[in-house]
This record gives sequence, C-alpha cells and structure tokens, in this order.
Amino acid sequence: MPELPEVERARAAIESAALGRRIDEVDDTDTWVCRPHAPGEIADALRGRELTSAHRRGKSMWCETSGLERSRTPGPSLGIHLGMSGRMVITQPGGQPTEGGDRLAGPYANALDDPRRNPVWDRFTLTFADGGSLALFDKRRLGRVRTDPDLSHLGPDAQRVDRPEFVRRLSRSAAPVKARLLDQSVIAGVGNLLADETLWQAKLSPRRPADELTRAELNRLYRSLQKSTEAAGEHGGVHTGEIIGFRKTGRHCPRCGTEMTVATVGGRTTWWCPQEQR
DNA sequence: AACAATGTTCAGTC
DNA sequence: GGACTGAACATTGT
Repeated sequence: MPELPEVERARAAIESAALGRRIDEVDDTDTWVCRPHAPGEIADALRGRELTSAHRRGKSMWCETSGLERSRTPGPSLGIHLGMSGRMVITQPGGQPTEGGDRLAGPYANALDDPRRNPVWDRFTLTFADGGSLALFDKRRLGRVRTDPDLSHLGPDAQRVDRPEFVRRLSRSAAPVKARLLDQSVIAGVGNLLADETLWQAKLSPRRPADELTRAELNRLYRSLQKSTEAAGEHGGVHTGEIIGFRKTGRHCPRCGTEMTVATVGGRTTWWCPQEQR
C-alpha cells in the first residue's frame, strides 16, 4: 500500500500525535522487522527518550530523539519503513484512538477501526509513559525499523525535487522510463501504482527509453508526477488514482476506450493504454 | 491450491 | 558500471 503519499500521511500522523511523549517500553522482539538489531537493542537505545521530530524522504521515515534526562546530546534517530503493507497506529493516553492519524481512503481509514486488526500484526511498538503507544502495524512483515538508518542511496524526494533536477536525473539512462521512476536512487518515493498513474496522466508509454524522451515530454512527466502525487495525498492514497481501478483484464482506458495492456516493465506488473501512451 | 501483491535487496548474467 | 531477470524475504488475499 504505502507509496510517497501514504508515507507522508504516516509522517504527519507521527508529527502531530507522537512527538514529546516519553518512551517507557519498546517491543523490538521481531528480529526480522528490526534486523540487524538484536532484541532489546532498540529498546535500550530509546527508553526514557522522546521523539522530537518526524522526517521523510521518499518512502523512508525517521524520527529524531531527545537526550536522556538533562543531557543535551540527542539520542539515535529511529528509522521506519512501511514496506508493502505497513501502517502507523498511534493511540492516545489510555489507549484512545488518535483522530486523524494516518487516515486513508477506504472502509478502514484508520487502521484501528479494522475489526480484523490483530495485535500480532503490530511488529514494533513504543509504549509511552502516558499509556498511549505508537505501533508499526504490518501484516506482511516487509516493513523495517532500525536506528540511524542509512539513507545515502536515496535520490531526492519526488515531491520536492525541482524540474531541472528531475529531468537531469531521469534522462540519465536508456532504461525504460517506468524503471527510472521506480528507481529510488534516481527519485525517491514513486511506487508501482503511482508510476502507472503518472505515465497515464502524461500519456507516455512505460517502455520508452528515458534518454529518448524529448524536453517537452520530460516536462509533461514532471507535471504529471507532481499532480498525481498531490492528488493521491489529498484523496487518501495512491489507490484513488484515476487509472488504478483499470488495472484489470478487459478494462478500457477511461479517456479513449482502448483496452488496457498489461506486461512486466521495470520488474513490476504494469498497465497502460497502448493507444494514448506513446 | 496456485498465484499475485502498493517494497527492497541481492545474486547472476549479458 | 548499467540494465535486466529472478529470487528471496514473510504473509495475506483472491
């Protein structure tokens, strides 16, 4: 589920509901999600501190932490990646649900509302001194939590990169344009659904070699990326994109009526309109 | 039961 | 080094 817009919502939820609360207990016993940490390592590093800020670059988040007691020296940063199915679940003192939170479109906009929510899917939990908590809720366990994450391999954030930089980086290789959009070291934050939505909006074939795109096409792609990312953020997730519901056999392009094509591009299942996307 | 899945990473190959 | 494929990761949903 999470691509840039969902991760930004999760970051904003942490910022508005989890900062400044003292960390009492930490459940870091899922050694897969917390690799390469040993159980208790993250707990020992964070106990007694507070989250002081929440940041995001692409799909990666990290929080800065306070020093212990009166110490000026800050603690380690806490890196959180939602993987393919992760959500943030933040509760208030006494375990009350957080209003707003990482609210998404769909029946269970707040993960806490999901009647099938099972505590075993909380893969990492901070318990605050006030009785509330912050948890990584992740059925598939592809999310990841660690301290002081290395983000040096990430390109600039897709929503903050300026047009000249975007054009320069994207067109630097002959790989299919969709593969370039998905490459987190080129631009960070675009996932499979957002890439298909963006290419459809820009009327570009996902297979086009990136270095053969004209200046006008690259500009169009940049505008489409900004537009679809912003729309997904406002509407509650990338699955609210205009073309996302048409990722099925037998569906037709809502603009021109041509049957949608499916193939693997850039290693991912890709749907596009063969008529309009050239 | 088989297969695909919104993400990342690594090994192997050309 | 770059690009591509396939697999792996762990689990759920169809």
